[in-house]
Amino acid sequence: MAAVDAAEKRTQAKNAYNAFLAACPSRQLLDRISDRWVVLIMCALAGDGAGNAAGPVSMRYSELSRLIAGVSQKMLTQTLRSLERDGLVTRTVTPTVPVTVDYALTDLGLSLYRTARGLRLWAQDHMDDVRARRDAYDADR
Amino acid sequence: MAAVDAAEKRTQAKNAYNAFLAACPSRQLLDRISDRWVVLIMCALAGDGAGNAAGPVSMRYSELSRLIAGVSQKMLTQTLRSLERDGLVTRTVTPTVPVTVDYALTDLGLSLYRTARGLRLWAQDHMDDVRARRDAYDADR
DNA sequence: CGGAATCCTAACCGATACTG
DNA sequence: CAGTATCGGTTAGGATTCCG
Repeated sequence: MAAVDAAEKRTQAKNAYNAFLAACPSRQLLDRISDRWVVLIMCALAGDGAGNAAGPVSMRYSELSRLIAGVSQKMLTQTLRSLERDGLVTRTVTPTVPVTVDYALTDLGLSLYRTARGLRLWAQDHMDDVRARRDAYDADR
Repeated sequence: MAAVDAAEKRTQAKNAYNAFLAACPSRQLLDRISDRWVVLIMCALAGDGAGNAAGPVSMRYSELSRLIAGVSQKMLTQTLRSLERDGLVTRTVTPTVPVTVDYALTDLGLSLYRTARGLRLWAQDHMDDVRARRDAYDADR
């Protein structure tokens, strides 16, 4: 009995939220957040889109749509919904005519932004490096 | 003329590698790296998979395949190829019988790992928070 | 304005079989 | 062992139309 319990504990401690495991819930969460639109929306709502507002901002649906070029309204809505569901953004409806909807980061969303931001910046900062490596690779084929 | 040059300069400075722009090359790079397999492979090759090897490791194809549960050999190969092309990992073939192939992070890959790791850890660390928010959201529908 | 609903196709991706 | 090649299903995701 004691041996079984100990073994169980070890297994649990080892496996608790390990994204390397296919069945782990954190794997699904990783799937969700490693998405281009998620990263860009996070960055937008954190204020990275403005000149340098330096701080989280509240943005309307149409503002997001304009800032994040190329996103279809379907994907934008879909992504925002899942982010809202996961507690990463808030959705505020103001009953003007026509209606006004604002999105903003929650604290949880802000914490994700902190690392998502790195991804976007890395892409921008190392674009030239990657291009060079890519050209070199393609050269000898 | 001077006015035009100044305007051009401002535009270039503002737009140089801005992932918010659909046409920007860094957007495509962002698409590539915000991928579950990329994140997991980076973490694996950085040594996050081992107990705590604390440091980049070299791994064989089959080792990666075993560590990253659920990845199909097609996706693993495909992802590794693109990572190699982009200069993020090296592929070393040792002509034993049967052949041995090792993968390892480059310096560039290591720099990406530094931020990709955050994504995986965030997913693991905040799984419970997200679950709670998700349940709360689903409750009132 | 901020969506929801529908349709449709391109790609992703897994499963399988075969190879050096 | 470390792949390549092919096929087929699923789905992401765009375009369009309509609604409160």
